[in-house]
Amino acid sequence: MKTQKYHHGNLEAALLEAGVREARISGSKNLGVNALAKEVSVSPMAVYRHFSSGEGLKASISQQAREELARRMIEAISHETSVKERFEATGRTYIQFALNEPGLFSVAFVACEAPPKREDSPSAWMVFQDSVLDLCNEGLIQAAEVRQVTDFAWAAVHGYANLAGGSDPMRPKAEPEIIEGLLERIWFGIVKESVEIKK
Amino acid sequence: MKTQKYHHGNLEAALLEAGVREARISGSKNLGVNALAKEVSVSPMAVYRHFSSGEGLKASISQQAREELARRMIEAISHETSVKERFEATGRTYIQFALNEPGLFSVAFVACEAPPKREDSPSAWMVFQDSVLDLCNEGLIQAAEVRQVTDFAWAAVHGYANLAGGSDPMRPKAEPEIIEGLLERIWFGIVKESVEIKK
DNA sequence: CCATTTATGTTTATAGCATACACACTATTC
DNA sequence: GAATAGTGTGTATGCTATAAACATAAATGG
Repeated sequence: MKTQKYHHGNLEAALLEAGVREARISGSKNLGVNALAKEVSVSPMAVYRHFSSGEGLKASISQQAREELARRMIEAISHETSVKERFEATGRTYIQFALNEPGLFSVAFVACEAPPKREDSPSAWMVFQDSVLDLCNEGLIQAAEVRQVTDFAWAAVHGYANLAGGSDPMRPKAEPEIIEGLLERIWFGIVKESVEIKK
Repeated sequence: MKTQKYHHGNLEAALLEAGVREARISGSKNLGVNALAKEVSVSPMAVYRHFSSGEGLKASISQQAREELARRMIEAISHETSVKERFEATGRTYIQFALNEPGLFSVAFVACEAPPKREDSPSAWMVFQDSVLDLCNEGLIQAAEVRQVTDFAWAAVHGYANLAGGSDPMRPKAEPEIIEGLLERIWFGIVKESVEIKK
């Protein structure tokens, strides 16, 4: 029985796991090299065998958080059928992630410098854009509008998530009907031209 | 001619000035106690006579940045006449502040813990809400909608400003017509009910 | 006008952080 | 089995924030 070969065998995964656990609890506060090294019972310098710097470690944890969000969004749209419902589910999930996992959310978006773009990993933005492309396929918006619509809706959802999940006394209330109202307003901002034609 | 009575006489203002200057150049990177103390040619410990901690200093610089934004918004609406134009001018100014002063903007919103709420100081949120109240006074929206509309528009503008001013490769393009498109979509999200009635 | 008090700044010391360098041990591979 | 690559430890350095003691300038009050 080997107690621990080379400690865990792969520190990298252990550090990321510990980092995500800490982020969930207290955001980016305890994601330093020393703190995480101690968390997995290893000397601080061991971290540098797997990450080029403390910033690099934080960036990878941030990436983990972003992938977690993307996974939840993918999960959420899998339960919806209509393109509008699927679109709204992405936004709703994004906002709920910010509210239910404020630590992870802040690490995912505010506390990182340069995310280490990996093409194969799930990306919330891609999921979101796909749902906009579906709107286009259904003829609800025009192909030329896709980018504009994505930017607009993403901005509104991201902004709301940031504000509602923050600590500002003037932050929007995070009640379900408020969120649904927001999604409805976003919807009107998206289909505005069809509304204009109808009137 | 007194060279420097007690150094500058009031360090607090000098530190805030230096902090805002640094924030403009490089965001929250060089806002540490030591760096700013050196910037104004004073020993690090002198800072603590005016701010309870390094975080407190950063929070005050952040407040300065927010006031600067509020001032620009107030300036901008003073040139507009119609309520719609005034409303849109607040959003446009907010976004342009994020694009033209990325360092100040990030310090204003992402890099602070607990802003030291001062009621008398100009607040971007108040300016924004006032412009929404004007929409209400003109009958463009209903009184019961004010909060919802403020939250929605603020979220969209804040989110767009954050994203466009950030470094994400998927960030929205910051071209004038894109921004105007965004403001137009926000407008449709705001007046949605009147549009519905019309059709 | 001098003396006491208050405001402001300096020096020194401590503790925590990231991280470079040298060493040690383990696993792999030839 | 020995060379080598991969992983982890220990120690040292320089940075940061900030506490404690001290120093001096300004204000105040007899």
